[in-house]
Amino acid sequence: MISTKGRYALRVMIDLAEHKDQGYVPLKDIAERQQISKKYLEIIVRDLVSAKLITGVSGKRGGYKLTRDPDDYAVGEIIETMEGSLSPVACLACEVNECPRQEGCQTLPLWSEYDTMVHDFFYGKKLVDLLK
Amino acid sequence: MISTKGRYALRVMIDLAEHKDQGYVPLKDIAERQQISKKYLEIIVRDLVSAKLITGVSGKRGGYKLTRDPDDYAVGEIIETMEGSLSPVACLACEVNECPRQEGCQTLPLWSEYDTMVHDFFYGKKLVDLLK
DNA sequence: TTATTACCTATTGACATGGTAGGCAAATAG
DNA sequence: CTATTTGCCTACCATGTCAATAGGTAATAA
Repeated sequence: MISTKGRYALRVMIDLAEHKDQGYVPLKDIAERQQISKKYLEIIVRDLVSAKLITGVSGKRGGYKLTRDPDDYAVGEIIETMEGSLSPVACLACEVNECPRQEGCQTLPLWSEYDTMVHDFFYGKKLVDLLK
Repeated sequence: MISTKGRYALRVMIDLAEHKDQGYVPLKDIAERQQISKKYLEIIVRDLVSAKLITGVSGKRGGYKLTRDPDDYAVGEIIETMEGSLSPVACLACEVNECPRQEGCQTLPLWSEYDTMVHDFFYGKKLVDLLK
């Protein structure tokens, strides 16, 4: 299951993409439009900022904006930023599979195939594809 | 992420499929072969039994066995039995989507497409496909 | 009748989820 | 220079899930 963090983050990114002509967009506006608690969104945008997907500026006329063009964001990288990893099983989430059962594991091929499918799906979708 | 319950359940089902000629298979044997705590497996097989995917018989020469042929189980139904739902987001997990934002939700089509893809993947795979 | 096996209830510690609360720091409009 | 706006930071909390463990009772066959 994709948690609220991942889903809200995607909605924030869409909102920023739709208002990218308006300079820095205050979180208050996003929270109101998206009907999400501003306090909770603070946690989410903090992660988006530290992943350099967006930038923030304090003070009057401050807010957030995208660091790239909307067609330059894969949906997968936004979700992975929030959820940690798209992998369906722990043994595929790390770089190296350390599972002692991996040779002869009868379920590993299934998880690998699934992993690839999910990865390709979310990295094939771009932020710009979600704009109306 | 697929939890250990779903993954272990799949391995139990595979184990039962591979030993389906030996009548009822005791959980002790499965636990030893699969290197999983028997106590923990008890929780898992209980769910499999109540979903009627397997049956159990007590006493000497008792154990568990499949209720159908291995080509008659979709991997998806095994996982869904343990995990509850394969749906990526809460609003798609129930029969009726009750989300007030669903009209005009810009992310819903993405989740729907993903949901369908995952569902088709896991229901396309059969238990027999996982046997060596 | 005894060993074997399933089946039942309860408990645990660790962690994740989905938030809330309050205050400090930076920047700018006036 | 000051007031206001806005981001940013730390801490806290209630609830639930995960991954087990523990100890017992009931059924069954040799």
